Amino acid sequence: MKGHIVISKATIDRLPLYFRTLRQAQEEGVEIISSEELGRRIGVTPEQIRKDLASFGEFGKKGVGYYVRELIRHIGEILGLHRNWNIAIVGIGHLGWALANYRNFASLGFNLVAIFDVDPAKVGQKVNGVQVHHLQDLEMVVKEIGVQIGVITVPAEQAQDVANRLVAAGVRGIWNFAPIKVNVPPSVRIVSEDLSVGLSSLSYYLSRQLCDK
Amino acid sequence: MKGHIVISKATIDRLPLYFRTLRQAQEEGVEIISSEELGRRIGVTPEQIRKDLASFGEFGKKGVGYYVRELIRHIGEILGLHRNWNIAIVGIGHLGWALANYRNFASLGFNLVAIFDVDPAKVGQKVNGVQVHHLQDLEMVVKEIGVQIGVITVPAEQAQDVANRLVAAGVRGIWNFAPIKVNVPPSVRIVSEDLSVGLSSLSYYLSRQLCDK
DNA sequence: TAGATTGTTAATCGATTAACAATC
DNA sequence: TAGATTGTTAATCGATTAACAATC
Repeated sequence: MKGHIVISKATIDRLPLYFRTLRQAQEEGVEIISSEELGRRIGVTPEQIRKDLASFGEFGKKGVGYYVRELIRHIGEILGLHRNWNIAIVGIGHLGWALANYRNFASLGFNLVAIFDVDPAKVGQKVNGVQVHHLQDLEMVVKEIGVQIGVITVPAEQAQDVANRLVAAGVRGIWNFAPIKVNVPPSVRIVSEDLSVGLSSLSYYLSRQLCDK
Repeated sequence: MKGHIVISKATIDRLPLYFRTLRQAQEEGVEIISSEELGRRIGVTPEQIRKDLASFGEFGKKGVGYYVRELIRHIGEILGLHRNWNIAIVGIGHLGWALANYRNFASLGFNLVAIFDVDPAKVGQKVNGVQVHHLQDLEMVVKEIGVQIGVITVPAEQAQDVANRLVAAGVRGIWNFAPIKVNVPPSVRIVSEDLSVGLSSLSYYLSRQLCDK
């Protein structure tokens, strides 16, 4: 384990792919997998996979490959998925609703423990078994339940304010879906998903194809 | 315009951010913006922005900055957003529902023209004013309406089959949300969104923070 | 042992940052 | 003109690819 060497962001972003693909292989009954085969399934070179994994330890067996079960456990621990994070969704519109019902999160070890909104029709209801609280109770509930990660699915105009309140209430990470830059203190991690980026880049490449003809 | 120079993927992925931020600035009444100010709003260095933009042409005025209106038009054309792409969503579960109701897409020039599902309770209904067709009519409808981009929001097991059918029906791009690798012929562009990556990487960094203390 | 596959070092490639001349 | 800011070239940094020794 090379503790204080900085791992590249690109490597970290590939780990969840390894994790997911290994679990799919495991379900198929695969017990040992080579970097070659794993790479084929993901669309990444075997060298890349070996290099990524080697920066955390020696998980494979030379001449054999990787034991799927073991590797899943290792990657899970590297990603901290064994910690069972408590997450809360702020803003239960269409996207918040979709995320609240997304089964994959639970299987990754994330517990949805609270939902917040301002709509009186939604407050007091349950979504996927989880209580919807009024936004004004955010600080209280976050502290009481011990929410570590806040998910922002409110409109862009309210995103910064919600982030400020989440941070003040003590969350340590924010997963932002609002299409705007959200600033947080350096002690808080923020990851933003921007759905328009993927679609726009698709548009870019399709336009080029047309021109090239 | 440097037509045949290959632009880095990183640059393409930043253009939508520039586009969005410029439109926000425009709404605030900003008419001229410097790379310094634009960079501050996005969280990117001014040099980066100038370099990205310069690979497509000379859009700025030395000593002055960029005319917001003009730059928006230029970036929009580079990204092909002026083409008004027809998109179709396959699988109207929670996520498909959220995407079908996402207003930002329309504002980027994407027209949702069809939705597909297998659930008899949904087929025949309208979502956000758009007809839900049965999956078995996919080929017919895609050809008839002229869908260029297919959005896959079905479970992982069905994703590859849906992709095959979309490709056979003539779509030129696929935006995939199923958590699995989907293979398409090289003539078709595919962009995959993997929501578990962002959340898992957040988990990684939060775990590290704990250890570092 | 021979064949296979890892882990690691070196070489290459690509992207970002820094510096500055051009010019509005 | 002087100040400001772009566009571009050169330098640095980081990530990927290639090659191969180690070893199961």
